[in-house]
Amino acid sequence: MTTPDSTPRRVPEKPALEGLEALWDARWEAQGTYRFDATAERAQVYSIDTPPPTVSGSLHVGHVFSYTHTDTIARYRRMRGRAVFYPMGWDDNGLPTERRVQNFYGVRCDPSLPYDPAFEAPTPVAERTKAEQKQPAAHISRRNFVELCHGLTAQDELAFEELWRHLGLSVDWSRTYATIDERSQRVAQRAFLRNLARGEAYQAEAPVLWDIDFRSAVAQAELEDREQPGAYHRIGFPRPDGEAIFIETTRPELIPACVALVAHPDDERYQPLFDTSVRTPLFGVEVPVLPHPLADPEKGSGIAMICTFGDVTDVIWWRELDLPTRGVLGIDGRLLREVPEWIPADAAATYEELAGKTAKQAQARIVELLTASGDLVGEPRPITHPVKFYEKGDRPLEIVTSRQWYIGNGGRDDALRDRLLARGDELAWHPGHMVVRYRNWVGGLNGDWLISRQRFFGVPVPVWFRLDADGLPVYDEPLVPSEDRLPIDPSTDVPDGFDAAQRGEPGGFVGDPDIMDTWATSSLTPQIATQWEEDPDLFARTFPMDLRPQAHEIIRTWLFSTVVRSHLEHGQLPWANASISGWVLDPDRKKMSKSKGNVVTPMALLEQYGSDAVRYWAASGRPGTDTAFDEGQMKIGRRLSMKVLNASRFTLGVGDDDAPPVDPSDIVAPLDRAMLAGLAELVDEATAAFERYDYARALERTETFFWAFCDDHLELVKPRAYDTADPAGAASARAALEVALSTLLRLFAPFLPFVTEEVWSWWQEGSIHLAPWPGADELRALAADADPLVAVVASEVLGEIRKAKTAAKRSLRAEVERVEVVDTEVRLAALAAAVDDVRLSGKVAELATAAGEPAISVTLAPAED
RNA sequence: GGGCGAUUAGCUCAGCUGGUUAGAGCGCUGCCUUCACACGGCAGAGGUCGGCGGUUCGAGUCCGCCAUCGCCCACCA
Repeated sequence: MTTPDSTPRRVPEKPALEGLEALWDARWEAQGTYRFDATAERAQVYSIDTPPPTVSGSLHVGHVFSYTHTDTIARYRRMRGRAVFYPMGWDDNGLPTERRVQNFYGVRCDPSLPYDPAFEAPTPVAERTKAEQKQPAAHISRRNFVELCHGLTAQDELAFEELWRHLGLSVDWSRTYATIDERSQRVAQRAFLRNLARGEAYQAEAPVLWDIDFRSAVAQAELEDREQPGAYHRIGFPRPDGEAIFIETTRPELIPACVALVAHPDDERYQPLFDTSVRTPLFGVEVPVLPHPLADPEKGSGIAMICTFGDVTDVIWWRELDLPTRGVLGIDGRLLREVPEWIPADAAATYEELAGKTAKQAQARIVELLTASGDLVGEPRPITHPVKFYEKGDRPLEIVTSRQWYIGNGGRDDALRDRLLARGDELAWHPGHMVVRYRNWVGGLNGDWLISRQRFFGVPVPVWFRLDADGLPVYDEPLVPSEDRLPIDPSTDVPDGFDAAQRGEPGGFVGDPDIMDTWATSSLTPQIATQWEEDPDLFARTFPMDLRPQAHEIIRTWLFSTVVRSHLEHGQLPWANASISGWVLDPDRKKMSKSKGNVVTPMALLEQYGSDAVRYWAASGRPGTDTAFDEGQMKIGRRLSMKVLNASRFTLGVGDDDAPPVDPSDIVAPLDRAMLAGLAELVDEATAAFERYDYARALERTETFFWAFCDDHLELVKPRAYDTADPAGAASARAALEVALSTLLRLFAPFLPFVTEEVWSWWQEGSIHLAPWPGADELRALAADADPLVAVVASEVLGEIRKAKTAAKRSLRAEVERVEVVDTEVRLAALAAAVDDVRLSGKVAELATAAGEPAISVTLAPAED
């Protein structure tokens, strides 16, 4: 807090914000300011599970917003003396990258093609001629495709790092990872193999939600409902006696997949029919009529057709009523080309009318057929209803039966569900109400976590299957590699005890063709970042981590899946705290998104307003609260940054160059001590706010104090600080100003890292970001029990004097003849302690006081012409 | 259908465990070219704190109901 005599002051004549980002980023990098001290004890470490941003696009203001929140917390903890472990990851694994590479290079992955070692990255589509752009996409092998993915993400990651550095994230850039890099693949495969060994991971042949465009299974967490137009078709199912039962369906094309009709057990209309049978129209397949409580008497005609599978309710009925599987939709979303065996021979021709058609085409055709046969009653009745989509998909999901990998997540195991719910309660959420989203999600799970995907760019499922004498895979006993072989790719690597020539041969083996879902890897970011099983020393010092910062919409995916993996592998939470950021909204309160075409590029904002100013806007958004994108707040942030520069220049420049250096022991004036007493209260408040992860409040309180400090305290002490006739008073003023400046800069440092570092460098050694967080006790010692009321009353009286001058349209330098303050004894006593400062600052000739009903009168001196 | 959050000046938001005339910034109006700051300073106008009840000596602050907005979840016949 003291000024070392050896440090010369270097206060610039005309300080500026321009260029601070590049200057300080380079020095922080050169000096290793944010390097993690890997020798620190666990209790001293603060480790952060940074969200790895998806690299398949560009960063937007929402990223700037939430990453700034985390950075303020990292900087606060660092100043509190913690060794902050703050790595950066890149999420380059998975479908988004595949899509970006497909579009960027105009290529398609064809896993049946052999690897071409001579293949070179094609000219990006955007740089091609019009004629070239019309060429069809080139088909390339899986390995060539994966290489293109790696190359493009590497470029993107450089651009991301540049933005983060410009924004001033105090990340340790020597510790980065990518979710597709070798280390991440090892962690993902190792964790999977351990899940498998413990029976937590398993395969099952079961109905899955299937995206027909991506040709891949989709997990519950990746679903979203979209309102879609549809129509109820009223269709008769004939009973043996010839009378028809009418159902209403939106999916008439699934009639060939019908396995039963279902009604509510209490529904008197249908009770007599239970356990009788009906025949499907057109196809004449006999199906039973069954009771089930899930059937809603209010919906449609109150009796439903169960198909395998039209929707997830069908899956429940199918499972609980033990119905046969009669799937007709293929993985391409078209009706199977072969006539299914359960269709009677005399209906085969009817089925062939539909074979090979998409669901939509088949629906149109079957409606014609039903109309012709008279089974369709009346016109289809249009409705709008929610339909499940893959969140990244364009067409409704279908349900097909296939073999997939799952990890138990409590969706089918109440005991595990309860333990995971307890983990959610164990975690400290900021803000606290976010735990509700976790409880909602875990409580509502209806199946295990489907982790396999039929895609290319991802971590392969690390198993092979033996082929029997007929060349069919033996799924029950997967062949697994030893952990020291990881990572492996079963499509090129060979299981122990086999040789490459046996691949695909009867008695040989075959690799599992699937990759794991992105979340199956990113659910392990704590283990990846802390180098689980790879660097036991680092792991012991950093895991479980202290903080998971993230946005609220991925609580159900990223946060939950990370808790699942850590619970299963380590039997504990992966982190102690979760801080949840809100979204950046348009001024019209909609979530900002690229598709709406309203995204401003972050770099342009940083350059226009300065990084500190943009950070100020971001840090003003309270934890968990959606915040409007507001350039006005950035202007205010810029003004604040400028004020910090100028007020600091004044504070450090008071007095002539020959004036003796000041020392905190010089602080004797009551007003100076009162100011420091108020500052101590601010430090307490800001510290308490940061301890509860409320960075926004810490900023707001500091900012309020700082403006009052500039407007009132600086003005009140300015004359005394320059007063050569009062060396003790001047020294007190200057010493107190310096203490206050040092304190305020450190309180601002987490928010405005560039301008505070710049000012700090004018007269202090080392980085402000490694300086200790201010302590209220030291300030109280310097304040020596001073009453903060002194500063309050002095500011109020000065304010009244200013008001009188403004009202008279006079300059603030105008002379005042007389001021009379009537107030309580207590407040007058406080004023008396600073009366000379008030008189000098207000240019008041005579200041009189009297006890009584509070009032202040100001008499200006006559204006000189 | 269930849940969470929000609703305070024209705009963006504070107001922490209930306590004197409800705050800030932007915008608006006026003034001041003050020796840190014109990327400035000082001041002013502007609000029945979404509505209705309730608890309390006292409610923007606690409770209930309602309304509007946003989000999350839900089995979509």
